[in-house]
Amino acid sequence: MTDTPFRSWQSVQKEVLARIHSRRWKPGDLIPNEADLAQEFGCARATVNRALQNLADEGLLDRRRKAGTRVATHPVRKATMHIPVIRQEIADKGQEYGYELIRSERVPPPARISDVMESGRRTRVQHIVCIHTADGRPYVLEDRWLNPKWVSAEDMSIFNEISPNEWLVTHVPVTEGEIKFSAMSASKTEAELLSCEEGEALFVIERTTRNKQEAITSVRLIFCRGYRIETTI
Amino acid sequence: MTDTPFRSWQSVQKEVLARIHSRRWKPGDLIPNEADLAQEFGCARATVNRALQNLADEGLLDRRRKAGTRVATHPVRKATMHIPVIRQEIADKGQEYGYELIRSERVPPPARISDVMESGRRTRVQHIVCIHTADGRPYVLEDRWLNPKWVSAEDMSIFNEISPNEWLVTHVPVTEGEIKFSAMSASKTEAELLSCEEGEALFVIERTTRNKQEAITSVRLIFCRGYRIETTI
DNA sequence: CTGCTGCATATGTATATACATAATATTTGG
DNA sequence: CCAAATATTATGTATATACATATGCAGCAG
Repeated sequence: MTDTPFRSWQSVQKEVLARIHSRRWKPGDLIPNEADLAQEFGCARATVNRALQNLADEGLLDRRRKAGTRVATHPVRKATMHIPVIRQEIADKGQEYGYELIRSERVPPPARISDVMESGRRTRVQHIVCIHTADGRPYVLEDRWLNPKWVSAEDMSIFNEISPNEWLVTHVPVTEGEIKFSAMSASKTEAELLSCEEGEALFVIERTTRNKQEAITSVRLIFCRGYRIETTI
Repeated sequence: MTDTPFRSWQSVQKEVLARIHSRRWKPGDLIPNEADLAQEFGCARATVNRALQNLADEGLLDRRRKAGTRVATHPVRKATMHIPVIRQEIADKGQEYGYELIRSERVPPPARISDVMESGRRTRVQHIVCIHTADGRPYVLEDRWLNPKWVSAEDMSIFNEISPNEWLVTHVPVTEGEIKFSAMSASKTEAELLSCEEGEALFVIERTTRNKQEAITSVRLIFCRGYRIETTI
């Protein structure tokens, strides 16, 4: 029993975590209800609620009304990945960021793109290819399809100077989207642009963003060899 | 102006999101303070606080005491990925899960492992290789190093039946760890075990879990070709 | 024995109030 | 005029209270 009262929801959370880690409360176990814990910890139920709710958000607890709160049986289900803002990621490593526009043209999209854009295959879509470098070395190849409805022809010229990603975040509203992580073998052109061997395994992030169902842009980021993304749990 | 009062923090959050998406509040903009919003929405400040705090957690708002709340300039910074519990992931797709232990032996670890385990290179570590199948086809190759301190010799025999992952989550306390996503080319043995071509690009998840600094296990999951992990934002 | 109904209970949330904390803005002392 | 002390302000959090909502479970009707 703890006789010192817990003054903050963080301290309550810490104590709950300690009990899980010490296996006093094991995966699958039902833990005492909020009211009891509040009494034991000498704080208000709202404080316990805040602590437990937060742990549930992180996937460490499972909570259901009436059924109570249980220690999650599969605690490591979620991981919050920080999607890199490329310029910043490179700057953070103390390297010099560089950007080069390789191609920008309005062309009929491949099926893969017209499907997500929900535009016919005849409607031309802006296709932009550019590369981000770190200390002059290729870092990531950006292959982007952009719905022209969201970017005027005049705006397009800005991509000679700044990357579409940076411009888009501050100029178009995004409501939803998907992100996919995968691996692919470098094609001949990709290998050339990223200065790696053809067929080499590269890490890929694909992202489609929409505004109320309508696709704004779909981008494939092909990273240089050895790139990886990581997080702590 | 809205005359209907907002009754829940979710509805407040929705309204705030709508204002961000409609660009009434643009990235970088300072939004009204909690007290003013509470009055406008006809609810308590605590309700507005809950809504805004939640949006800040998701990375859509930046909040600082005294300075106020701003719309984040780089809104898509975080993505919560659901790390698959393999058996379940396969079952969810309606496929039949299979498991096979390929190797389990206590051997001196390679440098890569003794480093994270912080055990000398002489201390033997349990090395387990196993494969998970979906409808009989190789799905993911699990290559795991396990600190013997956390698993007794008798326990090891259980891995003939169930995968180390499933056993560990319910039997060993985890306090922290890292997850890395990357890509690699299949080696000859990997290609054989996963029935793919040698050199093919495969998606890899590496995970090290610890209990108070001390490494419990370090695992590399090498997925079959074409595998990808995705999430919505 | 089966299926429906309703009660008990645990979490979910809204509210007013009060105070804590961080950080900017202002005033004051040198 | 600059720097240190102080006031102001926005968010952060704790509390008691009240009610909402989901749902497990017991008891009842068929």
